[in-house]
Amino acid sequence: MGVTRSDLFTEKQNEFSKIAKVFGHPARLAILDYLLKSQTCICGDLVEELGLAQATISQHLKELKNAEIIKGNIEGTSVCYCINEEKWYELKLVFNELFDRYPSSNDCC
Amino acid sequence: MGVTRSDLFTEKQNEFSKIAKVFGHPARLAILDYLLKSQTCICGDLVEELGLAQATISQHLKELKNAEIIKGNIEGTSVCYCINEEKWYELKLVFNELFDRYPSSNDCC
DNA sequence: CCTATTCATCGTAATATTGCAATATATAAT
DNA sequence: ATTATATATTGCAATATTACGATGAATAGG
Repeated sequence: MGVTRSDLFTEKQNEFSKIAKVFGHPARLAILDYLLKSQTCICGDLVEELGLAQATISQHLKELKNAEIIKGNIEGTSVCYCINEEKWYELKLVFNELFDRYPSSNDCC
Repeated sequence: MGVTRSDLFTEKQNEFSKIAKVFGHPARLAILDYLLKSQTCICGDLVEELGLAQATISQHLKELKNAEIIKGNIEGTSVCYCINEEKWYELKLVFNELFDRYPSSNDCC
């Protein structure tokens, strides 16, 4: 009980849901917003910017990195994060693929 | 502890994450896949189709309905679900709006 | 070597999500 | 009215997520 039954669904459904879940937290969106906006790629400024504890930010960054949505680069004692452009374009395609499968117009709703 | 700090984020970030979260479960994607594919709008066939318990399907349908991604129509003893076309197009726009904010090319990653 | 800085990780508490059996509700058919 | 069918809701148990303090690891600068 309580465990997502991944075995019941397609690879695609499982993969897509995993990505969508990463976008499913406002802190991670805030991080992406910041990275999209900032010229330079920002590291720990996110901590003051967002108002969450450093450990929490680090955790969210990790999830974004696991999903390959962002990349991190060590620069001395700090880490420089930025959006993974290739993945970003890929995600755009993947989401469009979903939303372009328009619902068949029907008469019952 | 453990509560998402919605107060720290923008309305937009909170709203978007809420929608993304709905797409963040494979069962809900499977339901959408089925509704997108089926000519008629399907009701409880989802239960046999997906292999989850009826109560579980019902719960996922509720979340999709709360997010206004699908609509339900009572037809006798059964309920006919289908995708909310207007919302669907709106979601397409909202997601594109995000992905069209291309990352500024940078030199550190 | 010592210290400060930056970030990651660990441990843990609070809360949310998932899944299901059991039960409730509502309509249809007899 | 009674029964059958379809869906929703309730009440849990299992698991996942979120947040944070404390601690660890790595580097820069003295």
